[in-house]
Amino acid sequence: MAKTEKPDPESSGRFAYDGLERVIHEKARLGIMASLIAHPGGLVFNDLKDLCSLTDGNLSRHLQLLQETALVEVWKGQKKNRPQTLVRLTNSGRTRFQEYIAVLESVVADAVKAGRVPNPGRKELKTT
Amino acid sequence: MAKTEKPDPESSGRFAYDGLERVIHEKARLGIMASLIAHPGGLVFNDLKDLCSLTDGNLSRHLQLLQETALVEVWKGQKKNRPQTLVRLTNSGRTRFQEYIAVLESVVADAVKAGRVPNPGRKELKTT
DNA sequence: CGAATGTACTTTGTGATGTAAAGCGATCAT
DNA sequence: ATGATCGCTTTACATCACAAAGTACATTCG
Repeated sequence: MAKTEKPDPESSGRFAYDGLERVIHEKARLGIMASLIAHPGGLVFNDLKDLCSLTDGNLSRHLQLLQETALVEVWKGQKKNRPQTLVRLTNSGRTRFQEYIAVLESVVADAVKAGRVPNPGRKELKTT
Repeated sequence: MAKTEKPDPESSGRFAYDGLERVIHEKARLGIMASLIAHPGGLVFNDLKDLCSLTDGNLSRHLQLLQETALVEVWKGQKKNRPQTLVRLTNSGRTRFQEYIAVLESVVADAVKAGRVPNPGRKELKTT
């Protein structure tokens, strides 16, 4: 059977990447999400801050947003008489992140495929 | 000076993903770059618009930025007495995009690895 | 001929948001 | 007690993505 794995490379919206959810796609939050999926038990504020090289205010703000969109859950606790904030992925957060990652994989696939082929189906174009 | 390549999943900045160049990382522009690397001969304004599902103004603005940062080059021409804009990746644009993609691959790798392992070295934490 | 329509973009305005700086409350050291 | 430190939050600003309106040229219609 003639396989049509990449059916129509010219189809409308082919490179729109709709699945790239804005909340997750942002660099800083992408790092946060990646950190958290790598640490199923959760991470405390300062560890997260270091892992993602973020400032306090920055992390705080992003966590707020991730919380509002139900991607992460935040637990306030104490450690040695100091406040301690624990952050974990929610279940839906994990799912949505994995969906996002699936789209990222397709982006990478597109780019790698294209990058390897030197001259695939080049169009004639007059560039006066 | 044994330099640990990545045996330490806890190293500072491990999930900072510095290589995610902001200009490229934006969803719309990521689509544009992907479209362009898949079309080495370049694409005209309207094709690009369709492929990325962008509005005119939107695309125009993003192209401006991509041009300013030397990621793409823009050629003004005519087709049937109509203006026609051709967009192509510059050489450095291609290179920088591929570098960006390499980082994306590591993001995906991190996420996939973490997502597959059900319970890797879970930490004990009291979540009062 | 001149108005109207259509194409191919550009420019402008604005609301959202990422980031740095300052603030705040609690604890610890002296 | 008071100054320093920790662990965040809040605020203020500057940037930027997006949509709507605008520009320029060409073709069509009356």
